[in-house]
Amino acid sequence: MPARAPKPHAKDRDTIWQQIATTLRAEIAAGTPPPGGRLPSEAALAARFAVNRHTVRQGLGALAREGLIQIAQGRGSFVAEDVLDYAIGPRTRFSEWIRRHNREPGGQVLRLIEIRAEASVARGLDVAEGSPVILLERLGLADGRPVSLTTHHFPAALGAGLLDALRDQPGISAALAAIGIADYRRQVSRVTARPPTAEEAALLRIPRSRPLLVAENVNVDAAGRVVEFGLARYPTPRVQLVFEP
Amino acid sequence: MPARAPKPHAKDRDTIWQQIATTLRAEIAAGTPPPGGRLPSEAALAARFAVNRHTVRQGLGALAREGLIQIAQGRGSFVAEDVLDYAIGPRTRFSEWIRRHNREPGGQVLRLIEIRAEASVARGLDVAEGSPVILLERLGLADGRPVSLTTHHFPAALGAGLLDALRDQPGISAALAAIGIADYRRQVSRVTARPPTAEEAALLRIPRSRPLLVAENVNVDAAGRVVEFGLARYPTPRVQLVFEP
DNA sequence: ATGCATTTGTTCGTATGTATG
DNA sequence: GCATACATACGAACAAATGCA
Repeated sequence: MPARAPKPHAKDRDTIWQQIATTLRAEIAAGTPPPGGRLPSEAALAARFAVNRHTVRQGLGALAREGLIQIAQGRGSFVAEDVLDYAIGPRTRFSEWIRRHNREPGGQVLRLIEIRAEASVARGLDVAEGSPVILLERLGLADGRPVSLTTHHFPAALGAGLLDALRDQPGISAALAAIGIADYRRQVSRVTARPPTAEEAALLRIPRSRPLLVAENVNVDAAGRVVEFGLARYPTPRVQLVFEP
Repeated sequence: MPARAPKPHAKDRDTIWQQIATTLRAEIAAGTPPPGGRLPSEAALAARFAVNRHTVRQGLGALAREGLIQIAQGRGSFVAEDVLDYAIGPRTRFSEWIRRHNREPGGQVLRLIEIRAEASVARGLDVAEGSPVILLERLGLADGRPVSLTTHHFPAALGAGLLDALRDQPGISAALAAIGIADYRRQVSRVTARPPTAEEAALLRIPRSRPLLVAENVNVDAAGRVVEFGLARYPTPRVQLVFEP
């Protein structure tokens, strides 16, 4: 005989595992644990709700099928990240992207200097190796959380005041407009993924186990001249790239 | 005075390090080591060619400047991956993609069954949860090397003979054509990246440290009806996604 | 490299309430 | 009332994956 008779479930009420799912759903919606955070172990939840571990698993399984959490053997259950969709279009601008998600755009300039083009940059910008280029490195924020780490290269030949414009203007579009480039568009993006360096992981606030999405972009002006060649790094799975051909 | 006088090299012949570079270049072209593979250590190469390690380093440096190999301190030298550019367009087809790179397309079906749609699939296919869907899992090969692992979902309601068509026809386009869907196009792709599972790493023959590019695709027919919802996984850095808006 | 602790995944068995015929 | 099938719930044990010292 078992130590305690199993509680029957009334037919007009939710089952125990449904109640557990409802409770956890509400708590996750309230932010505990936050997106990306870990739920207590199944054993801990079983103790908290005073039920068998199987019953907890039923509830967690429901949340996982809904996509609200992800369960990983040996690691635990994790609240799904709230994904920022980055639409790769010919005219995507950082601040517009963030605002479209009802987040507060922000950013900080990490580096802004003039250097000589090395081989890969020269090829991307279609200028001679060793030509003067302006390098801008920037950390993009949405609601204060890092969502992008971008390195931009501009040919210094674009205009004498570019370095100053980039320093004074809040965004790249504004800086280019200030030196007379009213419009530009994305010509091509090459996307791959790799583990972050220690520095990248620290700046983007992700564990080193999460890969980065890496996009190599070429932007051209109305005349087809290359005005920017850049490397954008996005933390996964916080950011997702979306292409609508 | 040195123990042994340095051998002069005849001016009309390659230097020793150039000969070494030439030898290694030929061997790499022949596939040993294969792309992504590790070359013997500098010490081992020095022993093999009966030269000083510095001489080997000269040769390896030349190959690295060519981009044929990558040298990583403390790890070794590795043959560069031959990157396959996957152009994400509205009508990209697997076999065309591979052939455009002058590779031999191939593939093997891992699974082909009818199941019930779970939440995420139902959302992607725009059908009710639990609806019958056909699942096709396929490993894509280029010259016998794995380049993609794709899971396709088709609404069973598309046509009664779809399962048989997918079994009998060599490709997806052909199977869809066989049940009367002459044309379809990619409506949207959502791209992210994550570490591979043990199974994915084994199938795609990559170490678990290399992330996968993961693309979620929705394909629609001429009338805008969703005919396929799929998840494509590509090994990095063997495959790169290219978008030309 | 190895073992250990933690956590999820799976499979036994047992018991009870609900629905069906 | 009874037999049956099914979902729910509990208990125990072991397997498999992961992270860490």
